[in-house]
Amino acid sequence: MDHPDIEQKLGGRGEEEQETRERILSAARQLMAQKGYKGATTRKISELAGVNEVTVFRHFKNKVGILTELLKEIMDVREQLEQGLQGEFSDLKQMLVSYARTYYGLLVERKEIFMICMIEADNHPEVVQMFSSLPMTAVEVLSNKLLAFQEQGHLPKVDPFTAALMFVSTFFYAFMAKYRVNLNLEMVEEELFENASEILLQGIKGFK
Amino acid sequence: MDHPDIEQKLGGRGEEEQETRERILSAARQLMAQKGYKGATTRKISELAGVNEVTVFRHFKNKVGILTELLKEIMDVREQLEQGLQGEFSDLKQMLVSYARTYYGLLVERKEIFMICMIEADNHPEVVQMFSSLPMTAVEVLSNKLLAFQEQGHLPKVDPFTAALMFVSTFFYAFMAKYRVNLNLEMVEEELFENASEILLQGIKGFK
DNA sequence: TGAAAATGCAAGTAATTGCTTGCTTGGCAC
DNA sequence: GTGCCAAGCAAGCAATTACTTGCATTTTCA
Repeated sequence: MDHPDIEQKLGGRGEEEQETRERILSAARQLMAQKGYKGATTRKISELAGVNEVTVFRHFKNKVGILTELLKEIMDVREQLEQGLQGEFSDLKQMLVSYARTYYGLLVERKEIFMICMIEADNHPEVVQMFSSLPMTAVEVLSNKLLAFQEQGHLPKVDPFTAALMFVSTFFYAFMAKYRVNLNLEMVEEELFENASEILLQGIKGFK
Repeated sequence: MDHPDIEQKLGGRGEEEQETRERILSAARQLMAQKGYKGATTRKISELAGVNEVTVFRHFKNKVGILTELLKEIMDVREQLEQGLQGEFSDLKQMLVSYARTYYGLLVERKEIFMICMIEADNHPEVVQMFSSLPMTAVEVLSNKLLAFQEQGHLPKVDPFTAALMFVSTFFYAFMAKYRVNLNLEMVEEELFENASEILLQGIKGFK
């Protein structure tokens, strides 16, 4: 009765007709990201979803049920990041730019969920468990890659962790500024990827 | 009647006897940073402060009154950052390390308020107004300094904004990881300041 | 067409929350 | 002592919130 997994249905109406369950999730995602878990009341969620409040509880056992469902959407982040590093790159810089794109893309693509995690970081056990390992994932993945480069002798003896941390946090910060504080960076993202990659490689002193 | 600015009184008891008003603010600061504005109920605040709930409303007009009071604590950030750059530095690296220390120190010192701002970023007009300009302040201040160095010919033509962004966000990320997600970085802060400064200057390729 | 499933609607419930009121108590200053 | 002021205590209030129940209505689909 809860959510009977029938997915082939929207053939009838074309676009507008979105599954009720999806509409609820979508509304909750948006509201929780903006107002936090508590601020996203079940009433507001149902209104935004355009359904009756009871319908929400017909689809989800309770409010945390919605949250846990949403959190599943970032379970595969590590996998995605590692996959993005699979291909061959012409040089180190291209790899960095590509990694930046992948990482920033992931953040933007699932901005609401990341926001919810930030906001509710230590309120809900569900979030804690899911989120606690996440911030360092992107750093670790890149750090490991850099370490591999080092061991192949392609890179001098820097601390790869610090380097990865600097790189990753740059885009996280840019992401937060843009999507949480609504600040525009006066810079196209792609340009930032390039610049940051170059600086990480050459340093600000090493430019011609 | 509200808060009559009598400050000379704690001479009687010595340490333990903290002003009621301060205890309330302190409790609110802690709770709002952890649970958010909504999660920090006036009941919980009063309990943590060890006072009766009515006392809270005797000291503050209402709940937002507490919030606005707390927010005043980060009004002087730009000033503090600029002040930290006043002195003379033996070289660029020392300046960067010093800036990192100042910035990270500010974050830690007022961690609760920064957390509150992060969490409530677009819920309360008070926070919006106070916080909207803040994330880029630390970047701007450093960016300007780097630009000055460039104009004196002491630095090649890199984009100083990107450089400043990378540097600042590194410590912001480290701060968030440690104090919001309770992750330890496996690294002493001072070491991070050093490493990050060197990488920013030399890049990861430029090491001996 | 007809049964089953999904949704709407009305109403309600127990708990929480921000905030108020009226009154008492206790300490300090004069 | 007397008066004042801060704080405690008990009680309550109106609004909100998560969630339920019962029933009517619509939609789906075989």
